[in-house]
Amino acid sequence: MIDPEGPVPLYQQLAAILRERIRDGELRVDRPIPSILSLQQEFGLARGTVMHAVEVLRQDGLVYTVRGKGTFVARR
Amino acid sequence: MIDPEGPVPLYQQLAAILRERIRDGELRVDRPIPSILSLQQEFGLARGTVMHAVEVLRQDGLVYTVRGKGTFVARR
DNA sequence: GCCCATTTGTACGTATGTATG
DNA sequence: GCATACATACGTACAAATGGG
Repeated sequence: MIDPEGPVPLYQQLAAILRERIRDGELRVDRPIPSILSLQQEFGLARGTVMHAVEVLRQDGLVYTVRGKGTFVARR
Repeated sequence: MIDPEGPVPLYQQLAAILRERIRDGELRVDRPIPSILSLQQEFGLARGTVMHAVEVLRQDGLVYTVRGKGTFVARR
């Protein structure tokens, strides 16, 4: 999971975990990834930290976000 | 009323106000408390902040919510 | 059954303040 | 000073349930 003691920033650790889940097909194209709130609860992180991780994935083109609906795995 | 400058979070201040109104019988059992929108307007708060306050009361067992209808004072 | 207003629920975007290293 | 992280707060948008006409 996530190691709060380690040297890697938490938002980067979370981004890496989500990247894996996408690569492994656990999160599928055009299907939503878990919401900010549920990720927040699942990993015990603050909202801003989760947002930060999702922003990273968005900049990587791995996901796209529809406001008011959710964040989805991008086709590529 | 509510003190935006004070150290107490706004949602906690609002929760305290509603708790008083219930305790004082101003809001009665099985009668609805004001809607999110009207509380929002009455206190000049954002929707999320009001929702947060109501969640607190719900967890305290002071109110129960029926989606699409409203939030009501619990019997106890 | 259908539209519409009201109300709650969920979700994202952004901003600010505080604390830590 | 800066990056990271948390908590709070505002604003907006979409979804679901209720009830009236």
